[in-house]
Amino acid sequence: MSTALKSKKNKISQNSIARLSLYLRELNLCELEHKKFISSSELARATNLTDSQVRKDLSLFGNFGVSGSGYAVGKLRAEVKTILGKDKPIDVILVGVGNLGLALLSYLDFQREGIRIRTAFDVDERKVGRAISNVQIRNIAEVENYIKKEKMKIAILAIPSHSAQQVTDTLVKAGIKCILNFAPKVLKTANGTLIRNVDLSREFDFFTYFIRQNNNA
Amino acid sequence: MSTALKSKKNKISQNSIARLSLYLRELNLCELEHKKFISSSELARATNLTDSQVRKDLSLFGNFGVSGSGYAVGKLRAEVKTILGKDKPIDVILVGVGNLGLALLSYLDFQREGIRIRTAFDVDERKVGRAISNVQIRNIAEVENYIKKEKMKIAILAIPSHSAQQVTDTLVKAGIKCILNFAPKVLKTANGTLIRNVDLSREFDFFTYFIRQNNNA
DNA sequence: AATTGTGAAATTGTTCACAGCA
DNA sequence: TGCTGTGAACAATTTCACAATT
Repeated sequence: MSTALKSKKNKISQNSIARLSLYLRELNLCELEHKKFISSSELARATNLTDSQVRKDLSLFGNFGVSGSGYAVGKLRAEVKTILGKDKPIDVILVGVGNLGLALLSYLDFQREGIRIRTAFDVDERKVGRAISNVQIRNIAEVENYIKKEKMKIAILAIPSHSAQQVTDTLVKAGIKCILNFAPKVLKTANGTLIRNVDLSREFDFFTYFIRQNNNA
Repeated sequence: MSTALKSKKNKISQNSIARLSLYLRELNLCELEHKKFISSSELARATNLTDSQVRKDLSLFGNFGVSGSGYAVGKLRAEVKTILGKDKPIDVILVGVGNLGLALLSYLDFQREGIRIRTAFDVDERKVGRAISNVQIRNIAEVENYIKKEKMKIAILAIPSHSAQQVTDTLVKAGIKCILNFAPKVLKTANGTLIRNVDLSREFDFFTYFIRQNNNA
């Protein structure tokens, strides 16, 4: 196995994965520019991190570097892609076709990253049956069957808070393992489900706190 | 000063602020239900955290609790609102009125949270002059003057990666201190600027890694 | 009796610094 | 010589556990 985890007790954190994802983005740029090697400090500069952080992260997954030269772009890129599971397209469903859902349906970066919104669901009968950016909108009542039949594992949740928990329960029961949640609501699920929250209003709380701090400083 | 920082060397991390923001959301619900007191363990349950975490976080900012009873909802809510700077409306500008920018202009949760998009900017002449959800779209060329004149401190950046760094430089030069960045790009700024990234494609990297892990487990 | 606030302990994450390799 | 990989040092964060308080 080429991306064999080294048998040490170093823990792979979600932060390491987040950073790998940044490294991959930089490696993609290097590939475009036909750059053959990149050092940990170059990777660090591109990602606003430190060189030792880069080396630690990469060393969790293997010995990818070449002493004296750095990392071979092509090889490292392939390894990181495999680690992150980006060597194949990623199939997801979208639940909720409001303003945000609509925007996500035409979000070009998803295609670029191999993320395919296979179908969408909504409660609004006027939307059901239509297609946006070639994605069919179905009745939410069909979501459970669809997930089971198509073995979907990932869902984007872009619905109002008040129904978020109930819909989550349905999705998880049907087999969804990962949810990207846009509702401003803490979702409860059993272990074995991964939830990532995109909580736009909350982001501004950092800002207002930060600005107030600096004004009083 | 009611929210006086206690003079201890305990550090207030961005994570504490993120959690305060969750507590506030729960406190808002309590207020609606006319609940008078809430304990650290109730707050913990609502936010998927631990009771000691809740107490530690709150104790960074003051002694808000009452031994034996918990926290007075009304008082704590007011304190946390002040800490987070949510006692006044928050004025922001939007840069980039593509699909995502459009969705943000009609995102109702912003209004609910007191976040006001004061105006928007785009390069596309066909959009300039129009108004969406009562927000005027202006030519990007005017952004620097607008920021200076209106003393804007917070910007939402919803433009393509390739121009993200250049536009960021302009915004920061004009006086912007906080940027909510939707471009899949690591932005470089001098210290004193706070950048928060909403990186939608990257969220899926967690998912595919997680799914692969569980399949091999 | 119940619950806070908080030092101390445990855990997790980051940086340092350098041996070893190409 | 230049750069990786990594143990050890350091720093930050979380959890524990209990005295103090109402």
